[in-house]
Amino acid sequence: MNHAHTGHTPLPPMDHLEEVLRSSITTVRQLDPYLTLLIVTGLALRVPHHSLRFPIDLLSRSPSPSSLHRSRHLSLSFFGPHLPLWNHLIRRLSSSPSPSSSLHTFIDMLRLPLPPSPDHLTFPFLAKASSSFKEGTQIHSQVIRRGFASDVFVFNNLLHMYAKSGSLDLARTAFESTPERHRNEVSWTTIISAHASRGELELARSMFDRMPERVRVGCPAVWNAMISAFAAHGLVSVARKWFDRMPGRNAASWNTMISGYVRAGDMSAARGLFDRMPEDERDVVSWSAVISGYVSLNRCGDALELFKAMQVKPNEATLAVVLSACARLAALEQGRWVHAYAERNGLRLERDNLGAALVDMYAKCGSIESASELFWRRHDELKHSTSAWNALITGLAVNGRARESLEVYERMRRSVTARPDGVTFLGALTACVHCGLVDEGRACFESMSREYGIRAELKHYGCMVDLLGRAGLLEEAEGVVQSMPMKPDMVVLSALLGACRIHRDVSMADRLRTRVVELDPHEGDVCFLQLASIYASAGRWSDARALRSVLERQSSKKQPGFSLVESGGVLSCQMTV
DNA sequence: TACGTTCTGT
Repeated sequence: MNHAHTGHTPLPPMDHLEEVLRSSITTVRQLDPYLTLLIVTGLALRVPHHSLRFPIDLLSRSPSPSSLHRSRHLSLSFFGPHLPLWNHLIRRLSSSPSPSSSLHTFIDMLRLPLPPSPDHLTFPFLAKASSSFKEGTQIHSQVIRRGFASDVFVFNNLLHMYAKSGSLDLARTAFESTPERHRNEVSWTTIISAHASRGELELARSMFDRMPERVRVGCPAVWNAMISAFAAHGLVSVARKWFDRMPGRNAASWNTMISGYVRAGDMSAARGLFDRMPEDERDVVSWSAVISGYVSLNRCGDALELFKAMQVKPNEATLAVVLSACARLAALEQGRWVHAYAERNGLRLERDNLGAALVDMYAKCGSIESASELFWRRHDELKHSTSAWNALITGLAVNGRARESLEVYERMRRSVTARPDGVTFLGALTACVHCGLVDEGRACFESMSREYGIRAELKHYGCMVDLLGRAGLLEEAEGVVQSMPMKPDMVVLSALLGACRIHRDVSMADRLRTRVVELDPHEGDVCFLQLASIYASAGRWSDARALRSVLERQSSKKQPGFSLVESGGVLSCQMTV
């Protein structure tokens, strides 16, 4: 059969349809002609049911309303009473960008003229899709009405659903009113870890003690949950006792304990445990945990060294941490290597902020060109990532390309794929400060709360004060300080004092003095010096002297400190008092 | 015709 003259895509043999589709189609757009063909010819009614699973898989990965509409059309027209297909769609939607459409699909199914009966596979997916208390109780009542309350898989998913939506009391009521023969180790782990991770350690502990022997010795997950919770609440030594006592330690147990030490900032204990961990059990999580521990203590060299010695394949999360080490060390070559590795191994830029970490690394290493090039070249993957946008906006702002930074910021505002957050506005405000763009800065600051409902933080106020002060708008800058809901810090006050000095506004400096006094002594010193210099240049010598003597008295009580100073590639040691 | 839940890292 020759379709060329009609302009139709030739249809593959029916029994190979799914195979052909899966191997040749990767985007929703490519799917369109096949979908149209299936629908308008009614062929969808004649193909084997499982052939409809592929279009569903593809459509449910896309968040667009038209994709949802298409999958709804497919299901309502062609699924009929075939439960496996409905379950498949409900499952895919439950972990899609729009989980609520999973519940809508369930309702669609029940409203069919001859509706299939939901089964033990339907409800776990619905529970996973549910996000609110109200939806949750509705699903629960359906479960009871249809007789699945004693199915342990369904039950566990209901527990998880309640715990996730914050209704821990309901989860616990359901748990306690269910006989032990309808519960298993997953039920125990779910309920105990939900309480433990909320800090209800006593309650978690008492439930742990009530567990049947078979769960206590046979389920490391429940031990791991307790260990994790102890460590998260500052009880790392208690966590360690449990770790030492537990039977059947698995990789997750070691990883939990290692991250417990990392969280407590105890890298020598973390590294010690990592070294003691059986080598063949060390997985990507173990390695990443220690590497990220080094980075969090700013021991970036150690982080990179361990990364080089890594014995398992790194994933997106690992590389994101390693890239932040590269950024801090300005290690561009290493960063490029990581980038190449990620490309070579098909790692996903949209996962675990890997894309944002790459953009940030390039920007912090001064290679803003590469940052920008990467962001736009991989825009399809990165346009959903607020932190990737932020990395570019901030990177451009601090690399002297403020105009471009603001263009990207405007473009992000117009985009429907990502929503600006506090960091976005900080980046845009930084750009405004660099360029002295007062009107743009005001508009930016204003729209942050008005359009996006984001509360300004200290740093945003700091930018505004800096921007206005440099432009000589001292009154307005002082107004910002007065309107701040929090106490101004050294950065804010010294920005304004700097402006006072340049514009010789001694009376404003006088007014700010009471604020400077409220600062911590260490931070206050900087501002006192600025004040003294303002008084001196205004000829108020006695005021200047008085301030300096206050400073000297304070500093005589302090221990001398040392700092390393790099100059011309040579490190020297400087004493500071 | 299908098939799943809990604990560990960023």
